[in-house]
Amino acid sequence: MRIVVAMSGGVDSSVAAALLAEQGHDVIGLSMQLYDQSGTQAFGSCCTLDDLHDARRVASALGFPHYILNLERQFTDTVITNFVAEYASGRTPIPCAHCNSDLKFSTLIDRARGLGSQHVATGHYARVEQAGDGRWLLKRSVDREKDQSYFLFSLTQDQLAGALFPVGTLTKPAVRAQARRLGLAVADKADSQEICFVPDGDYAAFVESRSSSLRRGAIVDEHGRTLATHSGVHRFTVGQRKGLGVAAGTPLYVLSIDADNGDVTVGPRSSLDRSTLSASAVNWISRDAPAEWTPATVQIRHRHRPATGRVRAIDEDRAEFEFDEPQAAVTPGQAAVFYDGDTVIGGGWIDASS
RNA sequence: UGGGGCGUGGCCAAGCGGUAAGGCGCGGGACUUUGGAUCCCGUAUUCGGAGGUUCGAAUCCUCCCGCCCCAA
Repeated sequence: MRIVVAMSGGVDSSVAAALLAEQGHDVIGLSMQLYDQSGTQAFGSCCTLDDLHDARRVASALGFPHYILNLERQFTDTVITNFVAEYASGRTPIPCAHCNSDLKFSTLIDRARGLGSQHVATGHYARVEQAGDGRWLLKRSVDREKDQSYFLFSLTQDQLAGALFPVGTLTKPAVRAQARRLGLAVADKADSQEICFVPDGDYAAFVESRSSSLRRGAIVDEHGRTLATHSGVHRFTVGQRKGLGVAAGTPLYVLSIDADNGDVTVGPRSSLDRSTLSASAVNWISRDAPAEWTPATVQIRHRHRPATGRVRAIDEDRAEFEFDEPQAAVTPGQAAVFYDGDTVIGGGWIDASS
C-alpha cells in the first residue's frame, strides 16, 4: 500500500521509512519545514535544514520519493502560538504533543490523502492496534524506556486508523542496528531532545521575543511573604527548583504560578504533593468517557513513572484522577495520560490539582 | 559617641590556637523527542582592615572601619 512517512531526518523515522519500503510498500517521504532558517545559526534538534537534507539522503538511498512541505505558517499558528500563550498564562506547555496532533496527524494526513495514501507513518515509539470491537487502540512501545505514547494521547480514532509506528515494536538499540544494516547515514545520529524551535534552549528569551504580555511579579513563600521579584511568570514551572535565585537554606520549589497577579509561590518539596488532578480537552481512546471511577494509572509528564489510582469523566470535556499515593509537581499545561496497562485509555491537559 | 552584640565565599552558617564543615544559590556534566525533577562534579590559599603574641591564629591582644540592639 501507499504510505506517507513523516521524516524528521533522525534515525527513528528513517528506519521507519526504510522498513516499510523494504516490506514492499509504496513509500513517500514527507518532511516538514517548520521555521524560518534563513539564519545560519545551529537550530535545535529536529527539522533543521541539515535534518531535511538527511531525510532526503535516506529517501534517495532507498529509492523512494521525498518531498518537503513548508508548514511554517501552520507551525507558528498552532504550536508556537500555543507555546507562548501557555507560558504567558503561567502554564507549562508541551509543544511536541501539539505538533503531533496539529501537524503530523492533521495537516500531514491531509497531504497524504492528496497523494493517494490513507496512511501516515512516523518514527514514534508507540503501537496502534485494532480491538475486537473495531476501536483503534494506542499502546506503549515495546521499549518502555523510549515510549512516546504520552505525546500522542490526543490522536482521534480517525487519526489512529491511518497511523503506523514501525519502530514501536523495536528497542532503540534494535532500531540503530537496523539503521546500520540498511546502511543509513543517520545510524549514529544523536537522539533529538529539547524544544526543536528554540535554538539555544533559552525558551524564556524565545517567549519574551514573541509575547507582548509578560507578567512580572514577586516570588512569595507559602505565607504570602515576598522573598524576591522576578521578571516574568513564563520563566517558571511548577516543581522548578533551579533558577529561583533565592537562597533559603533549604531547597525551594515552585508550588504555583498566578499569572493574574504575577505571584510565583515557592515552598519546600513536601508542599509539592497533590492527591488529585483535573484535566480538560480530554480525548478518550480505548473506551467511552467513564462516568464511574475506573482503576487506571496516570502519567503526568514524560518519563514520569505511572502512578496508580482511579479516573472518571467529569463531563464531556473534562476528567479527574485520584492518586493512590500523592504525586509531586502536578503541573498545569502538562498532559495527564491515563493507561490500562500498556493501553492508553485517554488523556487531557492538566489544569488543576489539589 | 554610655552599655551590649556582631562582622567567615552571592546568601545563611560551622569552626573559638593547629593549618577554612555544611546547606542554599550559582556554574558544568549525565539523563531526556516538552518544561521541571533527579544524579554527579565544581565553587574562599582565605576568614572587615592594620599591627602584635605564638613553632603555628579565622580562632588570643591592640587600634581602626562597618553594622545591630538597649539606653539617651
